[in-house]
Amino acid sequence: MPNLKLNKPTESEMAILQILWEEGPSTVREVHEILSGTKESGYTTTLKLMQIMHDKGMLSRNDESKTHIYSTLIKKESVQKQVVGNMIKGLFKGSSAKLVMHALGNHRASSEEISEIKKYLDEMELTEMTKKKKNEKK
Amino acid sequence: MPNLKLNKPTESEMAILQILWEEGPSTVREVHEILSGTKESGYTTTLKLMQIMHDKGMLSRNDESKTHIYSTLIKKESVQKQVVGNMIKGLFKGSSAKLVMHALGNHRASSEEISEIKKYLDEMELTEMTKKKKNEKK
DNA sequence: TTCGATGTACGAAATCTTTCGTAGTAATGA
DNA sequence: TCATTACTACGAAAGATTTCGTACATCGAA
Repeated sequence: MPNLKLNKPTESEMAILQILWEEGPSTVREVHEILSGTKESGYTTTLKLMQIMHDKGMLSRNDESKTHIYSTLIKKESVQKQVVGNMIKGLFKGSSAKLVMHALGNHRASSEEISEIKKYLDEMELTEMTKKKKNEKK
Repeated sequence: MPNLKLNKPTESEMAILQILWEEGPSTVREVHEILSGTKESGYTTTLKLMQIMHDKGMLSRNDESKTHIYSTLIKKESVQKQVVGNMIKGLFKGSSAKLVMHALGNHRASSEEISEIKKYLDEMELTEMTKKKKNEKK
């Protein structure tokens, strides 16, 4: 039976989750193949890892055919949110702006992306203003 | 003698580094006190952790007086860079813009911060344009 | 049908991290 | 001086994570 408590994924588990997010439902072999690109390790290691993740309730699997197909049950968004949140809290003193500028400074974005971000910021400012107006009216 | 290879800090090590970045050079007692705010654990645990970090070359210490004073040897910036980089690569498909919008979406920034970011983006666009011009001239 | 390739299951070793107990030492004050 | 307190040092247990070997099942081709 699946373990109830949903612990933070370990590092190896993260690697596997990322592959499944990217590739969609996959077999152990497929995941292992990709993993091998980055990291030396045996097939049964990947297998065991994915079995453990399944036990923990992180992955579901379809075992109708001999070769099982695994899918992630963890939402990418929730992990993103958690990781980004921790980072802002721990490494950037709670300032998302600090993180943002750090990220942009070290990982140059294309000019399309830059204008997309600016548009996004404009929207944020707008909704901020309307909120203020509403409050003033009260 | 200090260990040469500089491995990625573990989670407990990160907690200690963050305290030292925040507080500056500190004694084990001081670090432990702060740590205790968040997390139950004995004094000697913190001591041992910091001794290990010292062995690994992550921390330096002044042991002129009986009570040693530890300082971090790891640059906050380098860890920020590393962590942000991994995150962009692994969780945001290499797009810093994705991370940026995610961060802003979940951790609202003040309007001062927003305009600071916009200024920053303008500058980025400018340097981007001058670069292009130079290339055209060639 | 037999062999080899490809799977799963799973125990247990190896490794890494965290935690703590105990021993010993210097400083402090009664 | 002697007890108490606050330290460091460090081995070793406890816990967590990762790795792998081995056993066994299934499938398909010779």
